[in-house]
Amino acid sequence: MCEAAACYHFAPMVLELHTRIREAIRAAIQSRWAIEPPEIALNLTPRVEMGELATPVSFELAKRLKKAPRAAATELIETIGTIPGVARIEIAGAGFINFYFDRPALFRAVARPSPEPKAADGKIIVEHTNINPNKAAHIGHLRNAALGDTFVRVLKASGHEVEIQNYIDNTGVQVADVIVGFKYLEKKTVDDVRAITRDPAVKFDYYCWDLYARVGGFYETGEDAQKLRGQTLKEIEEGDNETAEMAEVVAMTIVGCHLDTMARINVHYDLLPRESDILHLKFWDRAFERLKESGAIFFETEGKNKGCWVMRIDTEGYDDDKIIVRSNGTVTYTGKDIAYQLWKLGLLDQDFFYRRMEGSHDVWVTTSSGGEASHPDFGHGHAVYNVIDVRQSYPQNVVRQGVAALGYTREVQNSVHFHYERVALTPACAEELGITIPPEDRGKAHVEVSGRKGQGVKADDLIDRLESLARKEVMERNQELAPAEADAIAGQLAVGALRYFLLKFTRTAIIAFDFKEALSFDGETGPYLQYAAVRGNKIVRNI
RNA sequence: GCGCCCGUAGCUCAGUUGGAUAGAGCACCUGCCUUCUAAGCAGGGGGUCGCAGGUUCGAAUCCUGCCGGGCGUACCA
Repeated sequence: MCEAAACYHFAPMVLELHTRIREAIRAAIQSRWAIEPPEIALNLTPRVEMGELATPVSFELAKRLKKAPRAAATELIETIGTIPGVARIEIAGAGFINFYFDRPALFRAVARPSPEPKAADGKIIVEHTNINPNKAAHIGHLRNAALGDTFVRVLKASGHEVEIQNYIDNTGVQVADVIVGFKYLEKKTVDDVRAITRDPAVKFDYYCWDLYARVGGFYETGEDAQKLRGQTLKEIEEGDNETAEMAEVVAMTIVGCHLDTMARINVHYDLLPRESDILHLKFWDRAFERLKESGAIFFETEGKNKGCWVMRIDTEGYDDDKIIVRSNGTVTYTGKDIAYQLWKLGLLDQDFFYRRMEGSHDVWVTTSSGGEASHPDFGHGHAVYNVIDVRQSYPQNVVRQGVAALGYTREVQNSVHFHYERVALTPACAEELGITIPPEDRGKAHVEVSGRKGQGVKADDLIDRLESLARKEVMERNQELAPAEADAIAGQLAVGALRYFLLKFTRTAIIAFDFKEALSFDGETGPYLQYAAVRGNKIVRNI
């Protein structure tokens, strides 16, 4: 139990000790045998009674020196002598060398912790969340935000300058779909839509969630419906018309909902770059020109992609050309993302205008004109991390290839697709939500749900459930607690439970979401860690 | 077809980049609230690391070939 506290307080000293031990081994090898030392691996021992750290370096030495591993280890220990901070060094097993820390010395060192290391390698931009602003956030988006935000915290804790961006794809097909719903299914004007956004009885992102699902059905009614989609998208991209105005209202209202949702789990952003501004400020036009000049993209005159600007893909496993500009002249997300990526890396000699987000959110938003004269210095990151679902690996590679084609090979190496797998549902969980599962899927570990059909777990619903569960538990265990205090604790527990649940799996594993497991406060969970941290701190304080 | 990911205890997952007896949580069994500590602790049973070869002092980990599952290969992102 003390380990949580111990790690926190002793980490700098222990790291220093690692380095000292490595150096001592290296120096000993050089002085004794006059050979270039191999990589010195330091591992934890199987049991702490065997010392804190161990190295298998004698096996490598045995090979090079044609000696028995134990003999090499004996000679090495002899040569090392003593290391400050290490009480004793012993040989173990077939030739492992075990190091026993001088624990009293470590305790004394805690009294004067070493200063925070500061890395000075430029700003790191982390882009995460990036939810299509056309419906409520769902459980998968929470995984993205939890991963991204935790990554940011790790970077900051290790001394990096970080800028958090949440990209707003407000001119994409998905927004167009909801606008089609408002305009053609519900026959609503911009003012009608505005009225809905102001109606306190309506949760606007939930409203659009359902509407979006209905539009999916509408498209299946025929080609005319499909045409409305293309036309709507075009109107949104062009701007200066009622459709674009409606898209602006819808998208920005939903962005507000998303920010509210993410604030509930303590996730915040520095800047919301908007796709519409990339278009209106002609970032795309500039990138387009340069892509054409460099020959990275070309105009297709025949075949199925006739009339499109396409990129020839050099990623293995992908044979077809990738369409960057559609035959009707609209730009794909991938195209706009190339321009955005160039801007993030400081490779575009253009900049946005910036204003503060309206309402209660402390965040900056890009804009196409005006803005505030004084604003933080955004963009031109030394490295860029894009936290995006693994299914978007292909378009992400296209973006990288586009940037590389303009000659920015170093920058491409500093552009990372921080990919992760999606969140699916267990069949039991899906049935619990009233989603009908095809019989052949019943036995599967997880089932995919379709946002297009309005299926899935909404983020706010999940957080609500967690909070009420936590409140119940807190009140049961601490009956003397004031209601306000109980609520505060319940909130922290709910957030801890959720964030830990979303992080405890490897990034590349699909999470099979299940209410029972996510809502559990027992065992390996966030609440357990919170409890451990509180108790650990108490111990340190008592010492 | 091609590319990527996954396969470890009944279930859900770790496994520190090739190291010592493969570990946690859940579930099951035993014991513990006069304690800094019970959202917890101590202990127990439970394994063909998908299969087969190979590399070497040593392989869950690296290589090759299979088997099973998923994803991608859109004028969606």
